[in-house]
Amino acid sequence: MKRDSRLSSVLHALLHMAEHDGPMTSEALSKCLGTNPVVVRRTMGLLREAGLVASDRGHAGGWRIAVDLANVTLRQLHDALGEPAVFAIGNRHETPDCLVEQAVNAALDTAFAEAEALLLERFAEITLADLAADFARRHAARRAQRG
Amino acid sequence: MKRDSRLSSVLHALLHMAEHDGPMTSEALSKCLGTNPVVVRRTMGLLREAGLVASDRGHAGGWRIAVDLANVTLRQLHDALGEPAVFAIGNRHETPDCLVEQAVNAALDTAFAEAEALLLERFAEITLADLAADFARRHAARRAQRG
DNA sequence: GGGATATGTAACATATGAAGTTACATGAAA
DNA sequence: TTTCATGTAACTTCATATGTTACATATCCC
Ligand code: FES
Ligand code: FES
Repeated sequence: MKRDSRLSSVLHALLHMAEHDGPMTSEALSKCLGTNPVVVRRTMGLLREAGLVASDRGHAGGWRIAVDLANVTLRQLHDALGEPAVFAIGNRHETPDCLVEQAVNAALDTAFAEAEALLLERFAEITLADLAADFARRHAARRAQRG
Repeated sequence: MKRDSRLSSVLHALLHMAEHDGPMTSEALSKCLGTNPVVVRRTMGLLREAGLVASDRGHAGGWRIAVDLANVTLRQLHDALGEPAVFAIGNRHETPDCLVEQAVNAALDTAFAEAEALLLERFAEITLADLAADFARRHAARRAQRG
């Protein structure tokens, strides 16, 4: 299965935007992420629908963060992306007639639901500001190491 | 992403085998699972390597369970299948140079690791005997419902 | 106004990987 | 020695995340 890396991508993009003065174009972000401008627009468009970023066309246009970094959690970003499926493992059929399969599905579903709940809980605890701070810490550490 | 449904499949197969006297052929299991005999062999072969099932060729051959149902957990089955990736979501690059991406990855990896640990913990708590009992319960319930 | 620049979006192409399929070798039982 | 079953390689199919092309639309600057 090919993994959905959009959450990772938008986080990278958002932190980049946070460090940057003024709006950033899809072109600039795509170069940064090593992808394509249209992919950036497609993904960032979902964040715009959620009100997390804003975009402007034309000269001096591009993408800007529309909210306070401290008020945006990874959970909100996950939701903005359409709550994509978390697991690469799943049941063969969702609503089987076979009682054996029903018993199997029930057991697996419970375990998956608990794990997903924990994941989303952790996501809800992490804000963009936390990540920005972590980045600043790493940045300082690298500078110290070099000099 | 296409989900890996092998765990669900082998559970279905194993419970079926548990209810059945004597070995079951790949052909019979594949009809039950709605798949192909070769897929069954391929998947069950992994369980055989882990010592959970045994296979015999020729007349009256097929697959049999090689261990006590109460001693096999979902975790063991997951491991036998090669510990496939649990998540459909992941980082863009695993070991990026960019410090922003490193900060992002670190945060996501921690959350994913915790969720995976919980999932595997739950898997380790559930035995095939538990599932067989749950099946029996559902079976009785259906019979009661029917009169 | 008109050219330049940026997003918005549809349509199509590519890449990856799970699952399915075909073909044939190997081995065991009758 | 025929039949039935697994073992396995090679190939095909299918789903889908991502990448790409093309063009419409909106905005800014001159
Ligand atoms: S911050 Fe731009 S490449 Fe990572
Ligand atoms: S037990 Fe055989 S079809 Fe489910």
